[in-house]
Amino acid sequence: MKPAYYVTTPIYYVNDVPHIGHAYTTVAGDVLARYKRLMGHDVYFLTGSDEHGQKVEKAATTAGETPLELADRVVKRFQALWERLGISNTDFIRTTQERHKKGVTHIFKDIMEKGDIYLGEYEDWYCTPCETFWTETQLIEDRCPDCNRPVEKLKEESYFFRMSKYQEQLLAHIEANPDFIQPKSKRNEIISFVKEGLRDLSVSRTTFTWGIPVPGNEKHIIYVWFDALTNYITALGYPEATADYQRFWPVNVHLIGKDILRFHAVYWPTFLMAAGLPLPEKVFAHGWWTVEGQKMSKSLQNVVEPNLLIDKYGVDVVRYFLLREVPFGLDGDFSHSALVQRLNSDLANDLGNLLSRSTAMAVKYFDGVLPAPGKLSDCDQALVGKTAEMVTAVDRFIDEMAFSKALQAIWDVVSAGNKYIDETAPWTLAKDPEQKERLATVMYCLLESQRIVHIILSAFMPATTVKALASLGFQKEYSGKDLAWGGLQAGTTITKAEALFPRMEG
RNA sequence: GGCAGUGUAGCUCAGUUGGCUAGAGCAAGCGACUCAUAUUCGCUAGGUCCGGGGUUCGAAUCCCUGCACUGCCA
Repeated sequence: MKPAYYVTTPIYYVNDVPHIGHAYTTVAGDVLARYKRLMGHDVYFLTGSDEHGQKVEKAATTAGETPLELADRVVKRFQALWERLGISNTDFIRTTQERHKKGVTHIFKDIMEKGDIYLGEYEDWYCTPCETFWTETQLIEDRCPDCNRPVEKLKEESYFFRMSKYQEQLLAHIEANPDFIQPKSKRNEIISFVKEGLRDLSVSRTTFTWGIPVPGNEKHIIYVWFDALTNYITALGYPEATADYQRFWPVNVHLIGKDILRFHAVYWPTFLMAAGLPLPEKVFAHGWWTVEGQKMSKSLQNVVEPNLLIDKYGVDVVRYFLLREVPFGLDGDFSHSALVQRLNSDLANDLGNLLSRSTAMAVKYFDGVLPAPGKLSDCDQALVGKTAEMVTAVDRFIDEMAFSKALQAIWDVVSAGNKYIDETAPWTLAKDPEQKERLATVMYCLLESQRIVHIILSAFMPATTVKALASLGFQKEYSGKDLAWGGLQAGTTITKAEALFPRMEG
């Protein structure tokens, strides 16, 4: 039986406009999903939308529509973007779907019955204009820290989750599982946060109605994060013990942005503990993108619209840039000049040109019919070896979520290919009929190495792989087994590749 | 204010348990080739490894201190 692999992105809030940050997480998830599928895993790749809450309710009212109408309208923007980005998700969950509401209601009720959700009172300082609650300590000179206006003490009935009860259990789990929260810097932050003490968490609101009601007390709406986080199991069919649920839970990795780490590394695991369910294997918080050196913000109007990037540069260029430019987990800067630099240098000059010069020679020297290799020389063996090492290295880097390093490892082979041509100088061999067999061997090694490169690159740049393999005459369905040397058959038709990535003016 | 972390070539960064002349990619300069998307290949960086002090035969790597920046919490 195939091993199972479950990867998720957060569900995106329908009140947001899709930007580069959403695309980043989702592309990363897609690379994992495609890579694991390639390696023979049975993959469940989940993304979706978070559609409840006060902001959506309000935005809908302003727009003169129902919240669901708004969600229906906006969710299409996300789905259309994922389609364009080549995202291969197996499911798309919306928190307004019945399957989700059913599961949330169930787990809430279950925890309540076990005694870890109780009715209490929420007492805090409320700033009416900002519609925000503040704790005593957050106030600045007894005024709202945001607008500096006076606040009033407000008491509200609320359900609480007994999060404090799980402090030690959570801490023990984090310490026993060094990879549970990544990267390490974020893990440290969570450890110190938990050590400072967990308070019980308010998990219901009465100030709005757009959400899932608390079972048995409908004037309370379940807190949006409790609602949203549960998507990771409701998508699999929870509370039913469906085949998917049994196969895929616990999840291999939740990919998230660093801004929502606490919800995933503290709230969610303790909810699961209370419900008696297994914890995620890994929560990985990636960094933020700045844009041309500045923080992305609506007021600066510098929000990068992924659709425009795709229009301008192409899907695979965008996917490549996002994962290559910055180590996953660190912040990075998006700029057009950096993207064009990557495009010209890595994609056009190195990768694209290598295929183009290689296939051109195969056509020129062998009429496009791949010759069988003869005996391999040391330098051929070196290329074979490098290619094989790369496959091993990529596997390791992918498991570490080190996408950038995985791509660098692949580029080591691309670079080795370019050097190999220089060392073997096929144009010289071609002038001497006696060297025909040597030339055949060189051409074979050169093209075979690239076949493997492009198959492994299918996780990152699926559209490019299709083109590259077509010109290499490798048209069959492929899998991880095809990452082994020797897949290209003599006699295969090689056609000169079009420029995979035309250069652009910077 | 508390805790954690960062500061290495023009830029982005690697530098394991302290040890040969401190590395990579990109950018820049020079040279070579011509199969290729004017692409590729080779050579060239003499950088106070943030400042100061200390430990050591020896520190970018350990300790102390100062400065700058970042994150989490308050």
